[in-house]
Amino acid sequence: MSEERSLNFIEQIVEEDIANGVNNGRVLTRFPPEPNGYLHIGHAKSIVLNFGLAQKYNGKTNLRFDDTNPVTEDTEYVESIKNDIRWLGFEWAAELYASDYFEQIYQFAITLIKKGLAYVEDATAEEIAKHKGTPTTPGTPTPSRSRSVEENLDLFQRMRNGEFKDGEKTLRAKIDLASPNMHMRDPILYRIKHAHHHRTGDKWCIYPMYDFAHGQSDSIEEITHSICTLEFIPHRPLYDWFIKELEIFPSRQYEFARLNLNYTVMSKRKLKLLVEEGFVKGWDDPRMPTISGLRRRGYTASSIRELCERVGVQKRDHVIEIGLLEFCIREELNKTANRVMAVLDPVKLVITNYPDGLVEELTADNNPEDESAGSRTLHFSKTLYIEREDFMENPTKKYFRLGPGLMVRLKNAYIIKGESVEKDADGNITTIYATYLPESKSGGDTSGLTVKGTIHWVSAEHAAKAEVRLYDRLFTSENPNAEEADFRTFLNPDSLQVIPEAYVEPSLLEAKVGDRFQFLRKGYFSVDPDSTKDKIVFNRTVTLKDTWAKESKKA
RNA sequence: UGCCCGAUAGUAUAAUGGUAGUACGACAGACUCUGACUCUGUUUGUCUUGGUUCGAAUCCAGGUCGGGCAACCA
Repeated sequence: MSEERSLNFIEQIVEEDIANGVNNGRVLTRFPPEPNGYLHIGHAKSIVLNFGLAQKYNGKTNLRFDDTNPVTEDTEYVESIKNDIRWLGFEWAAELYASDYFEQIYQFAITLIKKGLAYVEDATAEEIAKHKGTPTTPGTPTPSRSRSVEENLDLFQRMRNGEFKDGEKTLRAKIDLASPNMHMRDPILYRIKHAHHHRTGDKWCIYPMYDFAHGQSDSIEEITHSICTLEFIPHRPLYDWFIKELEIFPSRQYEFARLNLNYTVMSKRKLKLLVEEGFVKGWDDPRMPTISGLRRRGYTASSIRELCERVGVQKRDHVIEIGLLEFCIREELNKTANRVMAVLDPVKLVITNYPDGLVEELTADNNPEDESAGSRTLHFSKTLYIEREDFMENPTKKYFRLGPGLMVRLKNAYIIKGESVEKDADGNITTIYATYLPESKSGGDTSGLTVKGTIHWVSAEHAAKAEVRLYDRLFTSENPNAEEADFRTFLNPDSLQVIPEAYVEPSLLEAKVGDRFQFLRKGYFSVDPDSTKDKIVFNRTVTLKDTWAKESKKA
């Protein structure tokens, strides 16, 4: 299937470059995160693209941390990023840091100063902004712009020496204050930050801006294809200007549209806010679109890769429906997840004509989609739990489940017929009474009856208890970013529903963290790391498709 | 009213001057010891106006609409 897939525009460029002998056919990409947050599914698209390109064209991919802003960065993020990339199934050729190049980048700045192409600026941020003009009016030079090379050299050295306070001076490129491209209007190259860096410690008090570090880092590593997102298109002329003036390796930048998903947000800043303000329980909260969140939720790396492949690579903005991600994980788990029975909202069912005290052992297939998954033994007895929603006292005409006089199949067991109910003072059903057909046993059914519905159950005496966490979309708005109000006002108050005591097959007590199951008719679930010896916790990864829910909503 | 990028069914994606296809979704049906899976069928699309051409989603020009750019963030 994928071999028939047509080339995306970046693959086309790479193939042309190889055909034309550009860089002797060498392909070296890089994935360049800033260690200031956890990776999300949007990063997965970039990872799959960059690493995938290298794999496909016999190249390599570097992992380079763009750590040029010491105040936002942390080693915790470095570790999580490395962990997430590996989990997604990729390994980098080299682990590198922009901060490794600080001395070299400093020398690049000296080179520009000596060429009369950079100057030390005295103006404040506000003054610089004012002098920059607007997109429709050209900027005007500040007095600093006319400094001599010698003075600039001296001042820049003194910036490095720590003689100035934060914000007191900057180094700017001297390009074109009238450029229609705002990024070419003498952009800032260096700023003063007396801050501790997660790798270089207190060695530096001046740090290069992203624009003066990213492209140069690519050149230093001799990256052939530097792939980034659309918003950096207007930066490209600046990078090309540096390449020309510094006479360094000409990495070429190509831009693609970032991945957006509906009903969530994809900015690290916003995700960080959700974590810090306690709207979620951490970066790996299963409701988060982070790699770690999706992993904990039960998503597989291959399902995330599959989404990235299906979405493709192009230059137009898009918003992917969350349903496509859900399709990807269902498609995989349908083939691989063992089926088990779990009753999430239990009601007691007594089979009045079943012998007291009898326990039968029944056989159940683990996965109808995979014969090699084998089978397991189930215990059946007189008193069971079934799902409350699988009984209706006054059933509608298309209701294929249990009700007074209605027959259903208990999965892997018998056909039963609803007889009567017992209620509490509030009118809630506390017990359902039914009779069973002894000759309808699964595997040896001689009853000749066919029933429309099959429901799941667990034996009351044998059931184990488990905590089950049901997740729904994090936001109520399809695009919280596009709304007028703050994105946090669209948080879904029902995004997490905890069921403290669901009844599950006892075999599940042996499940390990990360194991995935299909709870028959309820969805795919995986074991959460919060599980202990005494209490196992399941996360609902995704529901099964539910045409009945849709049907009943219509009515 | 500057510069840059983009526009194909509801969503996403293909067709690279030669039959507008695919996936997800929706709808209808078949099957079913999961109202799942699987299978079948249906529906809906080239932003607009001109031009080039035997032929345009594709090339050109104007327009419209959407997005980005004026951080000592990346």
